[in-house]
Amino acid sequence: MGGKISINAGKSEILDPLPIRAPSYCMFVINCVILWLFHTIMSGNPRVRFAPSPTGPLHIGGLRTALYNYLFAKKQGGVFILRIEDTDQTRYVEGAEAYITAALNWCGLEYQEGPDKGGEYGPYRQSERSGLYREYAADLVASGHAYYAFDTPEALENKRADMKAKGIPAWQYDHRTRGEMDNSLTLPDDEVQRRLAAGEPHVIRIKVNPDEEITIQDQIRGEVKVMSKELDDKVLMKADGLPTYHMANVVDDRLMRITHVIRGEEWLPSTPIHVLLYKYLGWGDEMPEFAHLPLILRPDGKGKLSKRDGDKMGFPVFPMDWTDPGSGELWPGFRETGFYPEAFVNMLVFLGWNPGTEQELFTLPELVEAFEVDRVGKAGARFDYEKATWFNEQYLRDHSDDELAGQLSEWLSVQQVAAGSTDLAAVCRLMKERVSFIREIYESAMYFFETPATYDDKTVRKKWKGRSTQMITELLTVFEGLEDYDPDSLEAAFKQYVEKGGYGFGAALVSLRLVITGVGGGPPLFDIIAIIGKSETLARMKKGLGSLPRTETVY
RNA sequence: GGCCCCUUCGUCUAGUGGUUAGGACGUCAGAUUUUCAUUCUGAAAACAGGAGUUCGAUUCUCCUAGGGGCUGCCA
Repeated sequence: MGGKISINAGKSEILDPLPIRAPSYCMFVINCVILWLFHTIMSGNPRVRFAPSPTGPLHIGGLRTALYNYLFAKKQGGVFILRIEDTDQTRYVEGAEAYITAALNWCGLEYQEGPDKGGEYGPYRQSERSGLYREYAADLVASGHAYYAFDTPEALENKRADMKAKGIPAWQYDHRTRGEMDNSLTLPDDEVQRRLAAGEPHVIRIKVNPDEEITIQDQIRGEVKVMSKELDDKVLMKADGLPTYHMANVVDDRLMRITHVIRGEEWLPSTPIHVLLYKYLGWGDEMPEFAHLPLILRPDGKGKLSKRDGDKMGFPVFPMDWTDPGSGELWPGFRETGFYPEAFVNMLVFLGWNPGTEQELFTLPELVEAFEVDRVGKAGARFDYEKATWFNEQYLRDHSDDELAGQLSEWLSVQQVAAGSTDLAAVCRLMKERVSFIREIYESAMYFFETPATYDDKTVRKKWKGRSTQMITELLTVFEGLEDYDPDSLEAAFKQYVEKGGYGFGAALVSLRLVITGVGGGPPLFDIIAIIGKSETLARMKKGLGSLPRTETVY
């Protein structure tokens, strides 16, 4: 690397945070101490990055990767970095980056360095770093580890088709085939120079040395060995001058001093290429540690979870709502479905990791404390929406009635439902053990807010019979004369009436519940009546008598 | 096809060379509850298969099967 510093002065600034310029022995010693301190601090302070591509909304798999990176960094007192990998201009989606940062923010995954926060290793958008990659790619060509290739995409496609026709389905651009292709290895030097000077479209490919056994030390999978002769000469720089993932990733991870690469398992097959790149670039000794996370699978286990799956199976796969800027299509998010970010994160962390104890509910700080990469599993985890719901239920019940009332009030105003003078805290107290989401309080108990418009068919059929009409008629008088509308007084009055009239308590109660709420189940009825109040109660009884069929008195 | 990864109840998982293989979600049953729900109690439910190593394998090794990923000038 010494040679590199003099050649690439610009790069050396980034590469050597504390360049040693020792005019005296004293300065030398001081510098050594500083360097030692620096290394000590660095070795105890990992730097990890979450590096999504802004090609659409982040889905839960990506978010879990971010979460694990975050937890790992925080646990070790390290730095969590957001880097935007926007090197594919054709797939760039407007708003995707904003969505990514908003999603991280919603989940409480704060990063210390990123495109909108800056940091000493910026810029953090790859599209703003393109000059960097070109330099390193040129170095690679100069050192013989990469070469220019002029084969057009069409030519490659034809080649593949040809080979397939000849019974070779797995043709790849590699050490066996590069000699018959249109590149700087096969073309005479002057021809290559002429083409480059003429601006002929070309890519730069890595020249994989076929005689190596590459060993990846993976924190989750252990040792993974791959023979380099199986690898293909991956494109490093595309014809548009931008790097591919492989090139950009390795260069940036090095320049940003990334110590641990924690990413999805889909990257495991290309990790040998990355290892080779580190070596070819002269960074073999500074390679980060790798940890490849298991994938999140579809609930039916058929493949990894993709954005269409949620749609088909009726649950969100995105943290927040996303409207596709092209099609206008709306993709539902966990947030809008009613999930608390805490519950969402808690659910997510357990998809592939566990603390080894029986504790299931964790706050983010608790997760930071408990998280260990060693405890991340190897096998893909199927996403289970029922369990996700259960987590939300737990968090919902953890809130006080007043907190819940505030959330309900907010939701009601968004839905433009007038709560009037309804005691929302009381409603929440009665409903919190019966729902998984705030919205369900309204959805399953609209009767707190409005007079029932319809009456549940099944309940009417099964319970609205015998002396129901007569009973409600008589009860109307009883309730009209009642002054105290608290649950106890109501219940006492009701009991007294029921006993006197010889009604069955349970049956009578269901009939009353039906006219008051329109449904057959719910919280204790007299608590409901106490909340909706006298005039509304009487009105509903009258309406019920008018709307429901008259039942015959049967003995 | 090739390469790589993976495999404990339906699902998420704990676990150890000798365990009644533990927990959670879900399911079912019972109790409590004026209904629904909650809560409580209980039940059913797993080491993919085959060899080998070993006194003994769910645990270690190999093979097979199954699943997944990658195989783009996408990431």
